[in-house]
Amino acid sequence: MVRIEDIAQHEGSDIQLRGWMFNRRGSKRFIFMQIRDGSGFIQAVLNREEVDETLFDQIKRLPLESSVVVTGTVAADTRSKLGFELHVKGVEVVHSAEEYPIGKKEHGPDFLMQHRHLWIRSRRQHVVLRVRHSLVKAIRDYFDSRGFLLFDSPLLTANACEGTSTLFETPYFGKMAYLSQSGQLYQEAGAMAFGKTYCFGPTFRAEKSATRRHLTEFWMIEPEVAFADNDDNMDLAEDFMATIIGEVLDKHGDELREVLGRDTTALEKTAEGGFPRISYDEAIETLQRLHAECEDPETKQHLAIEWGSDFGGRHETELTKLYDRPIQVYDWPYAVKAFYMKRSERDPRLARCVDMLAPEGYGEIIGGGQREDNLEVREAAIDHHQLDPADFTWFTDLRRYGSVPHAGFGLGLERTVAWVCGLQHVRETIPFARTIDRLNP
RNA sequence: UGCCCAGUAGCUCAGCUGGUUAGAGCGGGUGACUGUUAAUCACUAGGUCCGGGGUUCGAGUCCCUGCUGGGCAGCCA
Repeated sequence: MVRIEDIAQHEGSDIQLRGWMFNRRGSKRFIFMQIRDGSGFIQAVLNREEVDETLFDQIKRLPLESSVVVTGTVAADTRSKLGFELHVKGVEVVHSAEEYPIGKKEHGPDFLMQHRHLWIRSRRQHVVLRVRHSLVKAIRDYFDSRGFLLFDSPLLTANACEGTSTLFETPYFGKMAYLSQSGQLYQEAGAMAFGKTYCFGPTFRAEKSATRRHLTEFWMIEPEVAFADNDDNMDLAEDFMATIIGEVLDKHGDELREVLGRDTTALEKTAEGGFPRISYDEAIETLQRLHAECEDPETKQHLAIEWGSDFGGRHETELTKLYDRPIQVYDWPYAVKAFYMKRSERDPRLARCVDMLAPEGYGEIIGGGQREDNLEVREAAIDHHQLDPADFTWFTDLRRYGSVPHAGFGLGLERTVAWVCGLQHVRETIPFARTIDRLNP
């Protein structure tokens, strides 16, 4: 049994393919079956003079997405994008499909999401989900080959780690448990035990955010490094991003350009590294200048910003437009960042943390920083964020027994896939997206 | 959660300031076509105009309300 991706090795031989007929064209003499087997797409040609007449008539009427076993000869053909097609000798219909709901013309997003279990069969979705796969592999390879230990954080937790975000609750043997919104705190314990760790798993946010950048269930990669400050952290984040984007480009550059119509220039720049690093102070100055120069009243209104505020989507977009690759904005106001961030010793108004902003308007793809390693500052922060210290005794313990400077970051997988593929919405970057109003399919 | 937009054939949509039997393309069916690339061409079937209430001689069209979806903002990855 041959897979379409290996077809080149079988030129001239008779083979069998198993798959689905996703489209069909034809004339009196020919039927062109478009076959998908999961590894690729190929055209199988039936010539009326070369196959049984009953078979020809059966295939002429075969509904789209019927499953088939096709026997034939592999032939090189310049008219095929793949370079090869199959000259059919026989077809066994495994299942004759009912009328397929997804047509060849455009569909609306709701219809496609309702039929996500079928939509994933399409060519574009194949590219997107394969990019996701390759990105995951590149990410794991990156850390695995640099001395990081995979250290899974729990998904069920007793406490919120960022205070403000809304958590999913679930009954837990007479108590309440929460679905994890970040594996980060546990990575700090991991880094104190193993030096360099990472986790890669699903994360849950019950925020009522219904935008193109939000899912209630999404995947995050979170490395954590002992004996590292925020500058080391930025070095790591940059090398990491350049490396994984480079690997995905090597594997999928052609598909991205041809199937998705993606202009890969910014991705190529990203793979070179050399990401500009901009302090929050500089970024605010730039944004205030952009605001002053802005002539579009709607943009201008959203660009207004004072020192001390977090960025909105428009700030990220306008700031990143000035660069041809991701940028790292560092040293944010302490007040707007999570309680575990390291308070700057140079300037106590600041936290030693960093956001990496993707170019082309895709916004934040990495958030991270150095962690507070001082016990007293840590306890004060827990108190200030009105968190229950009892939930965090294990966490503060890490500052009692050999505390060291340490840093790490979190990468949002879906936002990264959306950026790489140039998609409008993260819901296409995961097999079955979970959003505020979609739990099915 | 706030603001804006939409819901008409299986799908994507048109349907003007309210007016008689609601249209197109795709998909389905039937047929034609010597290699097609979202194939093309002809014919054909297919509708509780999202639900509820209201205004009117008359509502797909106007008003109220509910539901569903989309976009933006906030929050974030």
